[in-house]
Amino acid sequence: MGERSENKKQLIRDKARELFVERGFKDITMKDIVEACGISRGGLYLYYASTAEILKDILSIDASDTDEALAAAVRDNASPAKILEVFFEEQKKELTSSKESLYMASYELASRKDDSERERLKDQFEMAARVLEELITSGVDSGDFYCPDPRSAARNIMYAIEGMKINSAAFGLSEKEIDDELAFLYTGLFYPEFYEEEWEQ
Amino acid sequence: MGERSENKKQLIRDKARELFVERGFKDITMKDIVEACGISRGGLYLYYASTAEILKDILSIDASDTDEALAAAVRDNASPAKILEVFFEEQKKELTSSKESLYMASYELASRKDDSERERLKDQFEMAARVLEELITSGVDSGDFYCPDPRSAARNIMYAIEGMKINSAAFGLSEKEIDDELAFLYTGLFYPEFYEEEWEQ
Amino acid sequence: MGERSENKKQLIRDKARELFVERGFKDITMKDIVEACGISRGGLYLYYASTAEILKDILSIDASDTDEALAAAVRDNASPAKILEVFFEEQKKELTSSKESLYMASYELASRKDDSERERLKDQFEMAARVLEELITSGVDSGDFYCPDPRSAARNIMYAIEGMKINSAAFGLSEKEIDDELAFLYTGLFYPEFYEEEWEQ
Amino acid sequence: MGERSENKKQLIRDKARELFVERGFKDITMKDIVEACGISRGGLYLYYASTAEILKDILSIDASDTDEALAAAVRDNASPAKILEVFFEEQKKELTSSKESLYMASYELASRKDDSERERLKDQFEMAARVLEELITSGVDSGDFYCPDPRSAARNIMYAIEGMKINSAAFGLSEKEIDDELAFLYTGLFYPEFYEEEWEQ
DNA sequence: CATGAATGAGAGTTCATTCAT
DNA sequence: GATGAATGAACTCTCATTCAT
Repeated sequence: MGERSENKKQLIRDKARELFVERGFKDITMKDIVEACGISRGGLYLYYASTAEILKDILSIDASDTDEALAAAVRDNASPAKILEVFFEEQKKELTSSKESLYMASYELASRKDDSERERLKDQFEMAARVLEELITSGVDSGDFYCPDPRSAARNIMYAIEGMKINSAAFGLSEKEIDDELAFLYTGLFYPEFYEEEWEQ
Repeated sequence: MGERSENKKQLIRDKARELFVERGFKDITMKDIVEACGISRGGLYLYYASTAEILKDILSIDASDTDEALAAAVRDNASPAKILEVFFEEQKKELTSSKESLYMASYELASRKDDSERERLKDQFEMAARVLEELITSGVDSGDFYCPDPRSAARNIMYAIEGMKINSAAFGLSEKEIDDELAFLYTGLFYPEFYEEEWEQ
Repeated sequence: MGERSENKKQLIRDKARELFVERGFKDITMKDIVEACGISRGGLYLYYASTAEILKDILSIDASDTDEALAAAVRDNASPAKILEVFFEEQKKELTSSKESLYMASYELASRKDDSERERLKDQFEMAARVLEELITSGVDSGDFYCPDPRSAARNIMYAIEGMKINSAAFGLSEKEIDDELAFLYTGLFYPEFYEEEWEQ
Repeated sequence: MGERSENKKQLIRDKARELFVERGFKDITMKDIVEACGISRGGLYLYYASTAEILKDILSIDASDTDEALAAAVRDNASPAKILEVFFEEQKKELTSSKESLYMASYELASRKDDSERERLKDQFEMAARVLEELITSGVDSGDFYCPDPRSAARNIMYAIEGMKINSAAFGLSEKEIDDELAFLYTGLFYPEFYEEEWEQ
């Protein structure tokens, strides 16, 4: 498959993404995609055999891209606090652009009884939770963070972000709502000096 | 609409619920429901005009039922801590039975661009968040809870539960995972005596 | 399935038969049949799921009908010679009307690798061959026929008729060709008195 | 058309033959053949415009080959009995290898209303029947055979072989079944000395 | 109220055929 | 000669929806 072919696949993914973002996974038909791309009915089948195949391809390419910023921070030997900052920035980017998000589509894909996408989603969640936990642990070790239970904290953060994503996809969240919650999660990891002050009175 | 009619609608809702739980919203057809109910094709249309109408009816009836336990606790003038306990128990029930949940179906319904379901979902979330916030606030006032920011805490709880629900629906969560996170959320609202001890050294 | 339904199925079989006779099995599409019947696209599927199903139904109904004349002759305790006469008359009828025959269509159906129709055709051939053999044997016993090897004679008759049928279906046989061959087969079963005369000179 | 071209056509015929033998004529597509040959989609059209054209080419080349053994026997001035033996041997070869036969495919091709293949098949049958008739006649003249009606005998043999071929292609015949019938046809052409003996008692 | 036959729109999919390279 | 991407026609099959009974 040559460069031309890859360009065509890219076109298909781009147009299909718009449709998936707009209307989720299950409502999109091969015909919709054909029409969005301005190609022929049979032409689409030269590249993808089903809408599921297209969405999976999009998601797996996205997945490779997503972690890039974080990976860069890690490569730079940034401090845990810095890396966490990057992590939250990435999440905010995703959440605020979630009018363009594939979140619902990907969950619809996963909800199909027989689909391997379930596995992928679970793995992705577990991986992210574990990375976050390690990050917090190393932040605790370095004295940057206060956190008596990194595992629970990490998973709480993941669940909350997951919850925001679905809400964002389903009915929208204002930037303020997103900021407030992310700030709450972020600052929760630092020493609660205010307690000290309060108690010391 | 007579009693007989209402019985028939109930039958339709019951059978349709099973289908929605099993396969989400968008994959279910009027034909599926007709077959599940063992009624005639035309017969279904005497009661419901579309699968969306059926699901909305189910969801709105569920909504009336759901808050019953909580409302009872409030009616009994239970303490905020007690009411919160009931709230978390209800959430756990929902989460552990989520193989039978309409969660995905309801989000699929909401993901349709033109649907009023979006509004309903948002309202429901906001309402729950506000109730929870008030509960926490009153708990802080009564000295039961420690919480410097009830609004953020309430929303964090809501997001995290939302995140667990979607994960649970998409790929399943173990009872332990659910318990751990709910405990984390619940105990986070109580006085962190351990801080005191630590600081006082 | 009521009487109305059966009428509709009959209509479908009648129209489909014309098409199968005309163009064989594999060239006929559900669409062709729909158009020939003047019914709606989806309507046909209420009665038959595939062209193969339609053809099989036609063939099995035909099979019930076909043996009727023969069975009647047997019921009447006719002599073997009489029954054989009926048999050949039936064959001639089939062969001369073979512009309306499903012969090719049925072989096309059977030629599909996975089809149970193969079994049916083989069984039908074997059954007919065995009946014919018994008939000849009983004719020999009764002194009507001369035949040193009823089994081979029976099978030879079957093969020859089979060969005429396929030729008839593929490129047509004149009535004379049919008569000549049937006469050859038929008279071959009687005493060759002429030999006697010849040899005795 | 150069040698290279002829090689390519040969390749196409070889691969297409396998497909036709396996699945008959009508089920084979240009795409199937392209894939079996490992050539390009457009490439096939440089040589053949349709599956019918390919099959006709195969059949006509086969036809030239087929009669070679017989022709050789004739060239050698073999006796009618010898030539007939060769003829039956050839038929047996064809019948026993009929898993690799184009018989069904060729009849499917002929069953298409407008096709000249019908003509070819008829001509081929008539030609063979006439040759066989002449052979028998000359055998009678030479005293090798006994046959009061060479024309009918020849056609009977042809029909029976035709019948075996179609049965063989449709549902298979055992080697014994083939041998028995061929022996029946063959020995039927010789003097029935046994009659003599019987009568002379 | 209830039935289920009937319709027809529309999605999926496959291929013969063409054509620029 | 050869390639294979592209097109578009054709076919299969499914359902939402209607309507006569």
